[in-house]
Amino acid sequence: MSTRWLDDTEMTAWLRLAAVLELLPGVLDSQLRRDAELTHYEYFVMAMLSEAPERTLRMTALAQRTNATLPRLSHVVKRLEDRGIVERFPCPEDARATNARLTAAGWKKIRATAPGHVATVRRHVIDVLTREQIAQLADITGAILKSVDPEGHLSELYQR
Amino acid sequence: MSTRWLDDTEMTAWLRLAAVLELLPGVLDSQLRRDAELTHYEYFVMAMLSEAPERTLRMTALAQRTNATLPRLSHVVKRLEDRGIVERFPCPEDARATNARLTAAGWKKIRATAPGHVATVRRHVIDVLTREQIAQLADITGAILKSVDPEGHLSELYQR
DNA sequence: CCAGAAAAGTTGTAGCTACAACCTTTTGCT
DNA sequence: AGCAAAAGGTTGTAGCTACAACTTTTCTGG
Repeated sequence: MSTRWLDDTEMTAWLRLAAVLELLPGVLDSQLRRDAELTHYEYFVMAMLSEAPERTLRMTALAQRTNATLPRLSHVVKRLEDRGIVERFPCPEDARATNARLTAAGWKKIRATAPGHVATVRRHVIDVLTREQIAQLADITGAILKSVDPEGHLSELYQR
Repeated sequence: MSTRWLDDTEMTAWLRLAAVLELLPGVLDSQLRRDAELTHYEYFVMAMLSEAPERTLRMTALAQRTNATLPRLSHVVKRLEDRGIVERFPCPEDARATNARLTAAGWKKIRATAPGHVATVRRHVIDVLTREQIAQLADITGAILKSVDPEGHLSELYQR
């Protein structure tokens, strides 16, 4: 099992991707933290809830859509609940399950926060790329996700 | 300043990139943690040192090459020093500065660890893409880095 | 129909990162 | 020269995430 090292092109691509992995989350977090006292993950949780029917999702479904483990989500939702942004209630159909719902205050907050966040995403990602590159990025990240998430939790994100 | 929302293509690309941002670091960390008791960032610090002359770099230079803040690097290097992987010593030319050098044990460790790490990068990133996509990825991440790192610390990463 | 396995969450804790505060040395101005 | 500002690092702490342990409910095979 001799190692296949990376050639120059591969190394450049990987080093840059690793740099993006390191730097981009911090950029997103700072803007949201400064303007709304939210982390990017918290924002993402709110965004997923805001698009769900009744603005409600079961914890497991929410964890999958936000690419997180259940323990992590549980902690985050508890903090959001303390701040009045979401509320939790037992699921009627399954006594094991918990539903999380975006409150009216949470809905108001994400509506107020979304423009600034989208502007940040545009400034650092979307608007620095051509239309063609945006399509390429979707394909590339789609391929990576398939290998990183073999159970296919994100299947809806794979297809165009 | 009315918000320009993301259209379908843009949203797909962004959601997938956000998922990669969330999932890929964990994949890299688990493999390194399991096989070498290292985080990906620690590995990266060692890798940058191993390629430097004398396997030595000033803390500031090392922080820039690893895309991290100085406080973060300082904490990490201290832990690596406690483990005998790097050593620190004052810089002769500038009494403010500190040099970090990879020890013999550190050199041995990264040589033993590199194959497994490269295999992971290949499996989840490089080998799931075509040659063309790898070049596209380098361009795309290069463009993002320019906007994320305006001071140009990573300038050597921008050019092919 | 019931014992064991799986599923759904929660909680506790260790460890890492961000941020701020601080110290020391060097640089720049006048 | 001399003093303020900038550069280079370190340290302390709060907050978030990963991992493991645990509880409760549901599913499944015999």
